[in-house]
Amino acid sequence: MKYFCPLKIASMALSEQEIIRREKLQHLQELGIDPYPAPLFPVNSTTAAIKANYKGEENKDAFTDVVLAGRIMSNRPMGKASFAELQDSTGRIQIYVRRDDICPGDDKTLYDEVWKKIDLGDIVGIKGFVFTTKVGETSVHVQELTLLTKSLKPLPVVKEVEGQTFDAVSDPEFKYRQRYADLIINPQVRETFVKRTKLVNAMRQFLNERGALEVDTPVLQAIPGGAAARPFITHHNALDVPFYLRIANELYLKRCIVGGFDWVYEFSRNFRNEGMDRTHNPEFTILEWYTAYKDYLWMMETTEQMLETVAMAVNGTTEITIGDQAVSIKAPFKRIGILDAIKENTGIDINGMDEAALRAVCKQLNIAVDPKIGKGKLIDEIFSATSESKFIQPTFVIDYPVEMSPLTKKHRSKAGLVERFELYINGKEIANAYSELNDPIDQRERFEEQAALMERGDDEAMFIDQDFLRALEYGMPPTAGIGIGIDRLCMMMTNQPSIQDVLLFPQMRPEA
RNA sequence: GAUUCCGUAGCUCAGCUGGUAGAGCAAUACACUUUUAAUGUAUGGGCCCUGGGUUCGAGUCCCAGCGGGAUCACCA
Repeated sequence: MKYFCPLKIASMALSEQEIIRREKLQHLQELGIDPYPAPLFPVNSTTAAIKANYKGEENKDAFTDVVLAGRIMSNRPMGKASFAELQDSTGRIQIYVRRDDICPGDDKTLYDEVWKKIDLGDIVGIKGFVFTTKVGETSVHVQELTLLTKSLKPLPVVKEVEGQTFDAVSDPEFKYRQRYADLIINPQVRETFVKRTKLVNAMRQFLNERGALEVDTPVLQAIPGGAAARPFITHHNALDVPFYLRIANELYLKRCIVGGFDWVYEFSRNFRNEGMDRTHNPEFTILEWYTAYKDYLWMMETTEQMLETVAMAVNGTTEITIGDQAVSIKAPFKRIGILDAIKENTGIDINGMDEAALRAVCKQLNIAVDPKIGKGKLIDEIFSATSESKFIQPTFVIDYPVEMSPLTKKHRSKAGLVERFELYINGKEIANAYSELNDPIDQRERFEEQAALMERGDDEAMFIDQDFLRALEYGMPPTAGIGIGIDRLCMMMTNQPSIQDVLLFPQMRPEA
């Protein structure tokens, strides 16, 4: 079996600075200094802890023996002493390295050959005491110095003075391809990903506190169900069958509900073989959860509560800024029927219209539509072209036409509609939820309608999943379900304009 | 996939109607034992994204390709 590997082994000519660093490395080895030592380094503090807790004279005795490790990010040598900045996972602190302190005897090798030749990006361990410099900066006076890792590649040097940034790396390709370097030099990037984890943790805690059970379901699926999208296809050798990477996990979570779990959730990495842009990555994450004996009204309330909780956990406030828009993630959110939303924004009441009438409306509104699509998607087109972007503040758009919701329960009182909502924030869909269809006969018919659409050429119509129907026939309790786009929610909560900025390693075309 | 902008030193960027490739930071060497975009002096560093073309001569003009951004289409 042969595999295609697009990555070239780097054998590029080295730059002057890279050659010099390799020579330094060799020089260290000749002096018997291991540039990549094995033993653990007994770190006992962090730069942030020292900066937060050191109060000068009043408590300096508690800071006489701090051990830190991190990367050298700047250096200001002055002959036999120097000031440098050490960066660890919590931030930076200034360190003061004096020759006669780290080399108390006659042998000045450590200062002259190691410290004086230190490069930006090198990782060192230090032991010393905390003091305040003449100009009032909390610093560590180094008494012992250990080289922990030699860095062979020059790091872009970003300088910051009084909030002004100099020489920030502006090339997005560098940032995304070499995220490791981006993270080292840009503290705000690091902060974004810390916030992403806070967001996920807050959601998990919210669900766990309420008795939900986190589960894992298959990523490799024989039938890619639960959404309308083009899948990635792969092949299982031993079984000699094709598999699809999941486009959604919905149908599996519902099988869990059939099995007797009352509340299940999964942070589902989904894969869709579609275009990439500022809001789309081929793999992305959706939190889905399903709760037995609930409906979409309960789900709206629970979603509001969760998002409010998440906003507080991530930003400490429900009042956030997205681009230049002020957005309030404060429950309760506005609710509006999709047909009312269209009426509000176009003045046209499409309630009860047939396909031909809807096509006429599209023509009137200058919306180009594919002749293959059916009534449900036509309404969807009209809504997204005229109304979607208007919902800046969190808004539940509710009660969708049955044709565009093949997995959703029919509305309890409104004919032709289903019990579904989508949540819009800043004009973008952030969640999609409904009272789940649990009537197996109805579900079979909806699948058959999808199959008919597929016959017409709609390549995003859903496949019929016989096993899922079999599960429903055993009986699924009335259930409310939701999917929340984590990447996009994260973009909003961290005010990042591109999905690439909330993914540590966004997908890129392989390097030549 | 379409349109458009961009690609010059490790990083940020100049480079005019085509005429020997530039600066700041970073690097190297020396000086300097409380500096903070440290300072002073000196030095080195370039397949100007790749390949064609026009021209006596191309970083610059033209064509094609590669990579990235933005907008649009599809979608979440």
